[in-house]
Amino acid sequence: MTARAEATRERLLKAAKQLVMSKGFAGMSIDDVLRATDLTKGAFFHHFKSKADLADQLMRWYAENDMKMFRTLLAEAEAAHDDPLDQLLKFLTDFEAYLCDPEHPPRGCMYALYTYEDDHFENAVKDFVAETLRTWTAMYIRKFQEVIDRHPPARHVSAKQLAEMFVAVIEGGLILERAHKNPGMAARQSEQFRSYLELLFPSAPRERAA
Amino acid sequence: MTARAEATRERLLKAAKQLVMSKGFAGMSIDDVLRATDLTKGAFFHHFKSKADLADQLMRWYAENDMKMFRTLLAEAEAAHDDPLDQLLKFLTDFEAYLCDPEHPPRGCMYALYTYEDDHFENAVKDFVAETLRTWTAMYIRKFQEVIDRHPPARHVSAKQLAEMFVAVIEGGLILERAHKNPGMAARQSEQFRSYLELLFPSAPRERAA
DNA sequence: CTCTCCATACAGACTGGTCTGTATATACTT
DNA sequence: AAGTATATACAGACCAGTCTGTATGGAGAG
Repeated sequence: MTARAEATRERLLKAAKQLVMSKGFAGMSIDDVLRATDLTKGAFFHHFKSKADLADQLMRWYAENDMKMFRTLLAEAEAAHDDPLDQLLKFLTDFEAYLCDPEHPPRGCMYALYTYEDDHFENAVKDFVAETLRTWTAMYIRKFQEVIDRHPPARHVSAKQLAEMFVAVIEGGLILERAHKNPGMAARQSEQFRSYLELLFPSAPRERAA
Repeated sequence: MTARAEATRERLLKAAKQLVMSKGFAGMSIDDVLRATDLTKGAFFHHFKSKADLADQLMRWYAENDMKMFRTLLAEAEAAHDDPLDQLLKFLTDFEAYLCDPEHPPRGCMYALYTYEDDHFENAVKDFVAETLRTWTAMYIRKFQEVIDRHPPARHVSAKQLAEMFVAVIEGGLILERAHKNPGMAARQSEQFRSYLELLFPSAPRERAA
């Protein structure tokens, strides 16, 4: 694949992402994507062998970018602090900043979207979404476990519960954000979640207050 | 509208609800609904003047049933306890039971679904969804305010924040539930939220422990 | 009580248009 | 020249919505 072809593929994927986020996958037609990119059927079917294939590739592409971003945020947080709780709280605040950044306006989560259109996707795609969410969650579980090991929680709680709650809170926040056309609601949910963590782990070091 | 006609209308709405929940609105065709109900175009267009009209009526019908359920749960909780926190906790546990009830299998929330298909709906419908969510949230805000007034929270928090967090947690839980095909994840989120509440309001009466 | 008449409720063929996907031609690159 | 990348034209399925027609139930007249 030449550089030009790769660029075309990206253009198609980017446009598809935007459209999917606002109309859903079934609601988006291939022609919509072509209109948005000023390309034609030939280009599309050269890169994707069907609309279902687009669904698949789009999700993989999205997940890859998404995951990269999260890993970066986490790595930065780990570099900045020693204590896992400090790391986590920095990660959360950085993530909140990202959520509020007007640079990234297609607010919403494509996993959630695919999940709500279920029947239209092949099992491979659905499994991939589930798998990705699992990986995502696992990342948080590891970190929460470190926190729990270091700081006795004020109330019995498992790393898995906390990890899942964080994912849920963000997904839910994004829905509220969309429904109310009120950017920032997802970030507020993350804040609220931090509040919960601070109650759970009162013995944490004060370094992060600085 | 005769009783028979009303029954037909309900049949159409029920089938549409099921289908929408599994394929999304754009992904569902009118013919899908007709196949599911063994009715015909004539019947459909007698009751709905267009597919958009179905979207509208379906949402209103759904919201009505939904709201009725929540109001009932809340009323029961208020009848069972004097303390607002006890009422709230009972409401949450009852709601968790409902979420786990295999009788109600179309897991998911239609507000979330509509939200993620945005562009396909008229403003009237979108506004209605936002309005309904607002009403829903307002119900919780009132109750949380009573709790805060009675029990000093361990950490500053507003009733609105808590209400929105609950809605977010449930919406997010439903997404996880769908993605992982794991019923019960939404209920577990509600549990986790209760855990937060119990940390927030440690001075609560012990009545609820009984 | 019963016959007539009409509104309501539904059936199902049909239309115009949109959708995905294919076939083929053309341009670019090396 | 050869393979890759994109354009264009088109086939055929499907979809929302329309139109004409039919069954049914109830109100009013006799």
